[in-house]
Amino acid sequence: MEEQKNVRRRGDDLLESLYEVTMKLMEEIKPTNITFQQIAEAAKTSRSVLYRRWPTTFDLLQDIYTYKAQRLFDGDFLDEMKDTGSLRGDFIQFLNFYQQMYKEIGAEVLNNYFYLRMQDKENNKEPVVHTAALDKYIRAMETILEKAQSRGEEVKKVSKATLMLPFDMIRMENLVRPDNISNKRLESMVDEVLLPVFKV
Amino acid sequence: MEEQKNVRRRGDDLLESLYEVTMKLMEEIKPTNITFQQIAEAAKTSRSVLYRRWPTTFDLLQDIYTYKAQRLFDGDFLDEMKDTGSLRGDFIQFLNFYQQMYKEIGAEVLNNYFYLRMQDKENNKEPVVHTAALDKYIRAMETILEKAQSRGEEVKKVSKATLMLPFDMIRMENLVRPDNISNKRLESMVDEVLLPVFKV
DNA sequence: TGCATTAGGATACAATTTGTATCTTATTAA
DNA sequence: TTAATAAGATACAAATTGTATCCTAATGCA
Repeated sequence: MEEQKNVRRRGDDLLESLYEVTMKLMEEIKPTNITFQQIAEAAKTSRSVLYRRWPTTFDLLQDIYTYKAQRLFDGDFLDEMKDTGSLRGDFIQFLNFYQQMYKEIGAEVLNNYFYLRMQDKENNKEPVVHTAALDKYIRAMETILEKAQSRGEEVKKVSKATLMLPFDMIRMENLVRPDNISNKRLESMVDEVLLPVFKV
Repeated sequence: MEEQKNVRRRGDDLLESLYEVTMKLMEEIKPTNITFQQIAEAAKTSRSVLYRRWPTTFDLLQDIYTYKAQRLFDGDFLDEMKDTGSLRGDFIQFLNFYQQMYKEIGAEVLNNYFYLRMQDKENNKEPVVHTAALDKYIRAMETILEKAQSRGEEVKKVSKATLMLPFDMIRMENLVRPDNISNKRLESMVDEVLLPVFKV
């Protein structure tokens, strides 16, 4: 017997509320063990609402993290990049932007997003968010390297996979050593890795 | 009404069977949606057996992937490393070993392992596997670099975090671009990244 | 303003799953 | 050989699932 549910919301309001409630529930209950029943109760809505949208909790989780990641990548933080006058400075700024991005939405969101995407590879859902973010990233990297060139700092020609190195490194740090990302660490990533790799 | 279950196994036999069955089930059913009922039936055993060991499916999954990762890192593949005569050759051999490791057990195992560890960070379980593997790795890297030194190939002094780069890169490749790891890619990782980073 | 459409919410129901408890019995170790 | 151990069967109430049907508030369009 489901009690009176009095809040009545529609569309995005409802959706965001469901996302929030689910995220909050996951602070106590592990994603593997969460149920639609619990979510419906906590969100003060009916299970029908959930089943109309998602066949299983897994699909709900996928949507949650895709939504969060989308908002993240849609941000225009890269537009705010300035020419710092040196490749080193540009790299540090670049890493700082991405690190900021991880901090704002939380490393867990991004890590979960990437993980759930991977679990679903057989379904081959369109990785819209992912590719959009990658395009943005690649363009930013190319700009940085071109500016260095025109500034007189000679730059190496690298493969596309290697061009992903800064992005990969930030991701790895947030996945494996999330508590350990200081400004000093970002600088050492630039001085010990990025500059030797990209600068002649 | 549970039907007659005739297979009777104990200890590790039983445990490994449960792991295998669960892994196999997960090829069809997402980890979030799997049930003890299904596992017990597929494994031809009783739910009691499962509940005695794990309170929830999440805990079972954690044990599965920890076990798999453990077996992986326990391997003595690093002992088989030869002196190839050059830092470049040693790096390529080194990456090849780790890549082999990922292939044998499957990249998904390690990815799941890291994911479940992340989800459990508040519990702060001892990351036994992780640190043991790291020690092994660090020692191998130091050996490689020392050999290069004594060979006359000058080597840079880097931070401990940067010393993780080869390991991180293999992990990242398997996480993000698992279908794309050719010998050629491994060589480009050495030529475009590792040598510029570690060699003077 | 009024009316049709849309979508949230309540309820019901059978089937499945959960968590726990109790009992039997094959296997192990002493 | 016997006692301890652990696997397996069964039962049961509570919770969850998946689906279907009905009601009604909000929306949009004429």
